[in-house]
Amino acid sequence: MQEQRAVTRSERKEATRQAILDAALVLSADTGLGGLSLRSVAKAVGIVPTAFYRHFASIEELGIALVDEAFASLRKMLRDLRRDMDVQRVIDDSVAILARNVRERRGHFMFIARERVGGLPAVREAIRQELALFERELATDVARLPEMQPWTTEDLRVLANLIVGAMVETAEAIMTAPPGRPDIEREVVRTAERQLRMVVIGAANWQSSRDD
Amino acid sequence: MQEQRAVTRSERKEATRQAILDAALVLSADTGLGGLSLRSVAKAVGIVPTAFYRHFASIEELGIALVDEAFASLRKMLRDLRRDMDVQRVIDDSVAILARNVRERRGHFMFIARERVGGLPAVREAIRQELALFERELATDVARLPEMQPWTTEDLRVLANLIVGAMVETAEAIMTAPPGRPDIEREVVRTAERQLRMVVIGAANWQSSRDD
DNA sequence: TGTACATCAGTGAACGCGCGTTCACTGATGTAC
DNA sequence: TGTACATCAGTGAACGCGCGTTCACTGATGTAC
Repeated sequence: MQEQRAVTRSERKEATRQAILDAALVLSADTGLGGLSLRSVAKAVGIVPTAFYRHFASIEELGIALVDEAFASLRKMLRDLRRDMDVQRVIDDSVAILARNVRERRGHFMFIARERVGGLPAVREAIRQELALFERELATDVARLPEMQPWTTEDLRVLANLIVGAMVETAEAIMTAPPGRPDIEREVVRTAERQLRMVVIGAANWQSSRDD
Repeated sequence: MQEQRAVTRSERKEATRQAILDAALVLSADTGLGGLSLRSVAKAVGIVPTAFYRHFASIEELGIALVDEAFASLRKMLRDLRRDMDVQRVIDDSVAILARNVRERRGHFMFIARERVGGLPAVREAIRQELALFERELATDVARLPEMQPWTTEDLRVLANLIVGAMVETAEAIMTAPPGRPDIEREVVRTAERQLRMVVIGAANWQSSRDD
């Protein structure tokens, strides 16, 4: 019954690294990344505190790795959005996809929402850069729509910023709702849909060549 | 030259309490309220750590006092907004007043923005309640405008939520800009003005009696 | 106004605790021959 | 395939430090008479 377990050393190391990332995501929900101790992470993972240094030089470095991981989730979401792009149902679909992703990747979304404003400076900066990139990608997507042709690049940026802002707010509202209350989440989703409709109606009636 | 200093004990106590609040606002900018130590606050104020307990039972209680103080600032801002309400210039004026208040009360705005998402649960809850109240007040103000008469209460709430969200985003963007860079702040202000205009145009073309 | 006592904001010593970080180490896995 | 050595993920003891909290206290301010 002796089984040949072909688990290499580097595979084990990678597994431990991932366990550290997972534990940090869960534990930082209570305290924020800044309040997270290296020792508590090590304890949750089941390694001795000093072994942490084999994977990250500091909690801050771990935080930046978490930013990368979380934005991989967000990019996946953006791909879903692009694939399902249907001019008629774009709003309802977008909000539904957002809600689904927030539910599935709750930890990642909470991490970004929290550290975006309150995090360690280096982590905060990493998130800002990723969000700015995300916003530009959205602006590029929106720019492809035929009715957006007369818009200036600047106005597209402003619109994308407004939409991303509303989406961040919505994600935060969904996260704030207790997990076991689909009725509250549905209400948040309905609010977000109406808000996006207002914004889209505003955009449709917007003349890019204004006085300012 | 012996001067009669009519400083009562309770006045001295109040002065110390205020010094604690001021120091906490400054110190928490680095670490968040959760990362703030009672001892560092006491040190900054110039009292011994145990004297802290004469004023607050815990850092959390201090945080809730800071929420109260910060929202007193926000309410003052809302009064300014109401006084200057001019249908023509309402957008530019609103954004200008917001920008001025963020500059003058930077500490309070940063505190709220940070603790709203990442703070201690009790502090977070206090902020959510205040923001919800703030939103209802805005909805009431907007409801007074003649062109808003056909709107449902629900749609007014959704609109107020959208506007407050955009304002929170704008305040955060102004705070993020380095204090010595008025050009960046001006750019943020211009973006906010355009976004509010898009939202207002959307609202103007919105029919409250929709299918949903 | 003067005295005797009460109040209480702030003091200072002491405690046990979890923290990040150092260091020399162990022993399983990997590699060169 | 077998052996000898290198690598390196994880160990465990030790350190000095800042933390929140307790406790008995001090002495200026306040109050009752």
